[in-house]
Amino acid sequence: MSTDPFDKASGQDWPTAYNPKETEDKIYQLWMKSGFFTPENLPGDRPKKFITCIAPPNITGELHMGHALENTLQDIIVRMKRMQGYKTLWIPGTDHAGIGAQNAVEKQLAKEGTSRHKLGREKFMERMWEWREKYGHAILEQFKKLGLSVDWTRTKFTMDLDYQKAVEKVFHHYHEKGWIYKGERVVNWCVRCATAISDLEVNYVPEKGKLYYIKYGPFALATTRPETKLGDTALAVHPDDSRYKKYLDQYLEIETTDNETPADQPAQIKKIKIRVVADYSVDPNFGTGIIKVTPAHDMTDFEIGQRHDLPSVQIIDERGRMNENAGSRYQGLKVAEAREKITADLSDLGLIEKIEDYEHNIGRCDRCNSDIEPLLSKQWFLKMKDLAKLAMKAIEEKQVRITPERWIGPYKTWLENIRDWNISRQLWWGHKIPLEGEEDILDTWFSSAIWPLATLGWPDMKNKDFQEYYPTDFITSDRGILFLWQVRMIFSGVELTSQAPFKDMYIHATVLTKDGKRMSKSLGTGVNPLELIEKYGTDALRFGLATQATGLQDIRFGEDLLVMGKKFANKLWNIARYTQLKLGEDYQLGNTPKNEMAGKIEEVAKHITSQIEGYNFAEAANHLYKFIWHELADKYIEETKDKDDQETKDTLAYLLVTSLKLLHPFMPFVTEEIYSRLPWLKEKNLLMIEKWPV
RNA sequence: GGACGCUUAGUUCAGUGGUAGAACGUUCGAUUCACAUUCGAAAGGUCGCUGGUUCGAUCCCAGCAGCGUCCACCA
Repeated sequence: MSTDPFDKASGQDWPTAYNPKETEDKIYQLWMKSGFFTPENLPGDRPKKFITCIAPPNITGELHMGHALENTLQDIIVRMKRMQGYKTLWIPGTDHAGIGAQNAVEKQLAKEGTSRHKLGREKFMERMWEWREKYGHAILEQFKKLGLSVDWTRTKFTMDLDYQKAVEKVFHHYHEKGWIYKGERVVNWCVRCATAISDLEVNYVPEKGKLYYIKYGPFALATTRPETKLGDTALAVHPDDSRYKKYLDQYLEIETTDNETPADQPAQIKKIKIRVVADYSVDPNFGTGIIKVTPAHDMTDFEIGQRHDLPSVQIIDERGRMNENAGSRYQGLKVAEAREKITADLSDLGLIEKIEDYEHNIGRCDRCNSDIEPLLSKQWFLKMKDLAKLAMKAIEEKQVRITPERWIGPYKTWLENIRDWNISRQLWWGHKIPLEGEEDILDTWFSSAIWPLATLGWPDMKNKDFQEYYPTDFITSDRGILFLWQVRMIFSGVELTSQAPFKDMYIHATVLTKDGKRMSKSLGTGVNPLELIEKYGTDALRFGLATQATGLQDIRFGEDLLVMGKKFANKLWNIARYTQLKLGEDYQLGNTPKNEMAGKIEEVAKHITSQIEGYNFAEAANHLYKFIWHELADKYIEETKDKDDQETKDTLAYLLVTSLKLLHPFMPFVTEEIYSRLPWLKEKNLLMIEKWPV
């Protein structure tokens, strides 16, 4: 039916517009079927290897722009390396995401009018595994939409049986070294999640509160949390503060509210004795320069307590309510209620000097946004001193190279100020602490920390994969998890295998909204990459992101980029279509041309290669765009339209094929599709394994 | 409080020690010839502010301002 000469020349239907929807899934299936994502299946002798480490997405996750950017960049490098003749391996997988996944299922249960406690542990765990079956692989399916060339035969989950064994091995390793201990410390306690969380999982948000000046014997002191006064075991001042020198190490008698007066009766005075200690952590310029010390409910106060051997009195329980130590008058009240009640009592007793408006930072749970209650709690800790040294050395000796280099500073600063890692969580979903009689779960990052090892068969160091593919060459991620994940992978790798788990670590840009705000589903500022793929095609998304990925500047995401990408894919399609017509049905590929245009594209190829190797994705993408559109299409094709000689044809063919190869890492689908349509290429492979033109 | 990054056309961003570029948008023109997801052309910027170095600064240095991010968390 078609009389289109293009169809005739190419031997197949070749519409005037590129249609990603008809191409992408089909091409991905072709790649899967080829087996070339698995390094052992790659043709030829490949002495050089290139292994990349993925950031496994959470099973709670949905593809977001960060994933799209991160994995696109990684895929660009992997695809180029594969074409350069490297034996390439990139393992996909998912993370069980302890607290995040548990919260997701708990939310679901709440909708059903039940809870994990009502279900019981066993039933709840069944629900967790159901969740993981249903949603766990959904995000990996979405990675296929992105065109990622990952080895699906090696897909890993952080709670696979072998992975669990690896985690246990790590725990025992540290335990035997004496680096793991159980200690009572003030930890960040999420009242809603009912678990301790790490410092890194606390977000501090500014909030308008009050600063209460409370009379304490001979002086007044300022606090934002009058209710914690029930747990005070000392007062503290700066050692050099002359105002309070005469009170140092004295026990002062002060008047306060009697916490045993029944709640329905007016407040009454009680006299207590309290010690004044000198501590350098006190800022003499805050408030009146004297502070109350509540070792059980404040990190700093806990440390002061340790230094001065102060008792700790816990007055708030794990549900965020005042406990028996708070006295019968306040017991059972929520923290906020207790604050109100005690303020009223103090006021009635004339013990409040003044109340000021005060803006300060309140800790919130990163996962559920509830207030954090610092609580004294028994937790497992991992000593960080030696591990931090290893991580420091790895960077200083360039076992791991960080790009851009400006991240070296924050990396070191973090290690210099590191505290022991609280590795226990009061959750049900995750890796159990592998000791007799222990009920707690390990922090999800404890298992993430060994991802590059465990995915390659560690702790079996004789394992073929481990032998051949460890350590990996390259990892890229967002700066947001530099400390949560990257640093921990580095010291884990060095400690457990004597080798850093990757050689190059690239911190990529963060995708922001057009207004420069963080993209977040909960804020409603997120953009769904799948919808963009639906609208513009994967290649357009990938190319659009790549053209903005400078590594220095965050990306303010607008769809303009994708419009450009989509047009470019179509332009390429039509350049190929034109070339096909020009060459005609009977074209036989001649010699590789040696002329100006051939020279030019060879220069382009060199430039692109070095730019990708230096992680200048934007420069590489833009340069390619400019050459293909404005040199090849606008100039060369226009100028040779009336020519019909063999050299012109050979040059066109050469330019097209070389362009397809160079563009393949950025736009894998359209390039592969076009490549498959060129009948004059004999003995061709899939483009994804053709030889890189440098 | 500490650190880092950014500030260039209407918008999103490149870029260079010798008075600036792209994409998208806008305006005008073209159309049986690969592509209207096109082609040609145009308009549009005292390169955040103030000083300094320099023959010369958008680019180097200092200070300031605004925006953003990370770390700390001061009660």
